[in-house]
Amino acid sequence: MKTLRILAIDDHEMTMLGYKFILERIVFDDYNIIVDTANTYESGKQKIEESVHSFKYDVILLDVQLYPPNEEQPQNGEDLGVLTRKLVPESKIAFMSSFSDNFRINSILQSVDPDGYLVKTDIDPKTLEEAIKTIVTNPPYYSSKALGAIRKKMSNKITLDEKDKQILYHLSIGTKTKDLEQYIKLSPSSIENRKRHLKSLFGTENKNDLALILAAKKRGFI
Amino acid sequence: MKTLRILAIDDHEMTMLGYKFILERIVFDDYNIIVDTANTYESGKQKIEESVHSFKYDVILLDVQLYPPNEEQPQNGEDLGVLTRKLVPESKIAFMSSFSDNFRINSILQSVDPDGYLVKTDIDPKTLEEAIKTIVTNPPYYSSKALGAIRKKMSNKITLDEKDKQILYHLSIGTKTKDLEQYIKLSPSSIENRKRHLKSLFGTENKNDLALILAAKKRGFI
DNA sequence: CATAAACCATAGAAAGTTTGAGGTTTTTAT
DNA sequence: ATAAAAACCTCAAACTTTCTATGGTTTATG
Repeated sequence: MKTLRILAIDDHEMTMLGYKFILERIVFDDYNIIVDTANTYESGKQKIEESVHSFKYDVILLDVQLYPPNEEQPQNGEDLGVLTRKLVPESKIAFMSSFSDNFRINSILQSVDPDGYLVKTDIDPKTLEEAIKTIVTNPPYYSSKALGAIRKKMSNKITLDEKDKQILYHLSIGTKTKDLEQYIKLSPSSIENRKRHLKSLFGTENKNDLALILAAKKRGFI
Repeated sequence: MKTLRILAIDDHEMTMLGYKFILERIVFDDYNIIVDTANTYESGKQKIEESVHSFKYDVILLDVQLYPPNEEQPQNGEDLGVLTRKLVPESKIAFMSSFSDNFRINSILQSVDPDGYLVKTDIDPKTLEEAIKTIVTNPPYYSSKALGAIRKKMSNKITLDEKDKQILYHLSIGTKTKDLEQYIKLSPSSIENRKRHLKSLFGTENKNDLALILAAKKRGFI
């Protein structure tokens, strides 16, 4: 009997117990599934580092948000994913996220290229089981809402450079146009130009920023 | 009892009978599944056009390649998909393709944005059933190899414009550099520049075109 | 080994971006 | 209702990138 080691990292202890309960009862070939857990960035990081020189985890489940919202988030699941890929490239990584916002999904798909991405509202015992099996045998596994975001992006002809993306992102979180220059290395008038250009790309000429943001959301950019 | 109408278009009659056999035996809520078939571009087009003013198909399964390879392909499944989206936007479209080459998948995902994409070697009765159900209730459905191609593309930071893509595509089908200018509206020296640039993007500086093509394939561009 | 194709370097032309300075219109707060 | 702030617009000069033509070298192929 082989052992399948899973590490689940989530800051909500009860959520994680739920995962552990489901996962350890999965019947999967002749695997014995063992779930290890951690509920802070630090303890998760430590377990991953320890695993490098002992047994390696087969699958690492990472919550994107490892701190209560509103709190400072010095480090999040994405950073931990990047680190894990470096330390233990043989471990499969899957993200679990409460929000299905495209910006985050796109970013994680590029920075970590995880073997799975599960939007939490898509998860139930059945899909979780399917996800684990797919991740182990034939990755990737993307849950339904994640696929929705991916579909939007793939069906898209518009390509934006980093600065355009940053402008859209900052506008979407409510940054004022006049403050944008603090975050983006461009003059105010260039930022205005780019905003105009973006609005014409997304077909929201002469409309306000909200219209632009909504159009960009619909197309999967934020 | 509701009726779920499926139209399958594939130039191999036997393949299509197989699909029909499997599909009509699927147990799916209280649907009665009826499969209509066509095995040429023209007859498929006709059935789609007729459906506009009578019953509309719920799902249209399209083979990408509707003519024997090597023959001239004046029209293919992709064109038919584009047409269908215009004529009957309420019908779901799924592609079936023997090749899982990224160039084709990427192109179809942009031109048609189908509700499903199945690579034929991924299809068996079980996945076909799962695919149909997902396409009807909660699209999209991408089969395993299709997901592989999509993953490559999404995890990629490199973005290419139309001309770069065309250069890569033509090189991949064996077009000589000196003939490229017939297909791409650029001067020979610009094409050389872009090829140099592409090679540096893909980390194949000072290597030959084959190395470039292989690297671009690995990253999901062709 | 001769020829065609591929590749490289350079420099001027063309196209696209950025920037600052001037302004008008819209939004926001009181 | 009104003053102030922010957003928006236009234009032209500086700057950057890309394109193109030319002339040359290297590499592949019959």
